Amino acid sequence: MSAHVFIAEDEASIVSLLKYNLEKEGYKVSHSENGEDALKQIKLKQPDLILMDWMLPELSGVEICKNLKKDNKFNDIPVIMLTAKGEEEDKLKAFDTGADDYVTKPFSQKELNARIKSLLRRSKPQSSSDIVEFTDLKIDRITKRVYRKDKEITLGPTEFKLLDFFIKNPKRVYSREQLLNNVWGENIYVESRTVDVHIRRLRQAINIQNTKPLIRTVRSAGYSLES
Amino acid sequence: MSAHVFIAEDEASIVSLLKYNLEKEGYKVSHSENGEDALKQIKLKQPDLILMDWMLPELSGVEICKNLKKDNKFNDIPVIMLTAKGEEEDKLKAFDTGADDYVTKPFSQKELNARIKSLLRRSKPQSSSDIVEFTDLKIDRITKRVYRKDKEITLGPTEFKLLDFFIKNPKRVYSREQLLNNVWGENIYVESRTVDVHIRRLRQAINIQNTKPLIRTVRSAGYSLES
DNA sequence: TTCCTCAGTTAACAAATGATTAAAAAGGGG
DNA sequence: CCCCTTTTTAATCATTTGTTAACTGAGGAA
Repeated sequence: MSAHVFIAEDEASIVSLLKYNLEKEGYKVSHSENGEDALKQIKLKQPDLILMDWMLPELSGVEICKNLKKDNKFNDIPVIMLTAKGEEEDKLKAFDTGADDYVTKPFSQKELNARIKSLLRRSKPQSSSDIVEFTDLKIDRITKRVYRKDKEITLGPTEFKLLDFFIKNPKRVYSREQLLNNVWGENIYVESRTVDVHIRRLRQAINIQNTKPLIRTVRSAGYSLES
Repeated sequence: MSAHVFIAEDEASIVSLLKYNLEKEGYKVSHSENGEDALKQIKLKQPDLILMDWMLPELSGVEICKNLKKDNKFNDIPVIMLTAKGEEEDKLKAFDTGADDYVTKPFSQKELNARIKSLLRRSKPQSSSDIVEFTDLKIDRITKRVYRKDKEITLGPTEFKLLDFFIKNPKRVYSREQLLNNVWGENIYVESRTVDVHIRRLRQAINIQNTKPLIRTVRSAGYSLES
């Protein structure tokens, strides 16, 4: 099953170049040349990855990106920003809007392919199963709900992502570093102590009085989800 | 250590035939003849592979399979569906529920054995090299747990690293110097007596009353891990 | 064999490291 | 601008670590 790449770009020459190359790589490709339409199409088609021009008529790439990242249903579609400007400032702004990667025009097709591959690899396993259970924990990725012993639990977005990550590899110990990379994202810097705080909140939320706590602390190593 | 095969099947004649053959192959075998009980037992015993009848009283094989595949804790136990019907449609349905293989009754024991072997081989390596064993010691680098005779032992970080290092080359004698370099790090200075202290703590943790101690002192040379 | 010496063992403790927690500050969105 | 979530900060708590010093026991010399 090949991945579906969506291109939001108004320069026809670039579109055809990209399309040609991506189809040769075996991806299903569709595109749109104006921002408003792009957003509509993306929500309709739910592609596996988006290549987005920084500047677009009607609705800028930045706007689309922000819009997508706000919506739970689309916020884990990886977005690669394409831009003509190579300035550091824009790069930061791009990441800031939630873009997952950033490529400046003119770009090498080879590099772009590599980045696409890497992002797809990273996001694939997320689509493994929509409902995952581990002992008496159940998490529904579609409705973004979590249950413990069939009772619903409310979690903040970060706690949800954290638990979602833990549940993919229960019992495995992750360092704060690894958690930051996988839950927060590769190019985001926050204090590693922040992880502790979220671990605490997650613990508080999923724990049941007089029961063995589900999250284990491994001193000088990290945390893990235990049964 | 032999693999544990669980049989969920209500026809006694088939069960005894399977049991006889599988035990001859060296597997540990247990079984249940009704669906509800089977599910309970599987969750309890966590076998390495399941042979499951398509139709079962109480809870059908399909249901059990679906149930298991949803739960992270059990979803990589391979399941072989046993069925009387040889129709293609059922075969697809079986795979659809998450079964890993499919055998129609009557089946050749030889073929079944081959399939079991292949599935076990496939599921084993997932957890192999990150778990190291030496005699009755087992150390799991992923979950950061240590076991002696299948009983868990708690170690401090340094003791863990120390044991982890020893187990890479059992029976080899290391000087305090070497231990400091490899466990503590190249450019860290601590008294060499400190090694003794940690050796002691490690010994205390992993030793069993009235048993030959696992760590040998080699006077004026160092220490080694012995069987 | 006895005694002496030296290396290894052990226990106790102080210092350091790492985790938890609460509370304040900083963002972000509606 | 207000509310909610995230992040930072700092105090506190718990565990681990390294050190010291007294103790023990093996092995060699007399």
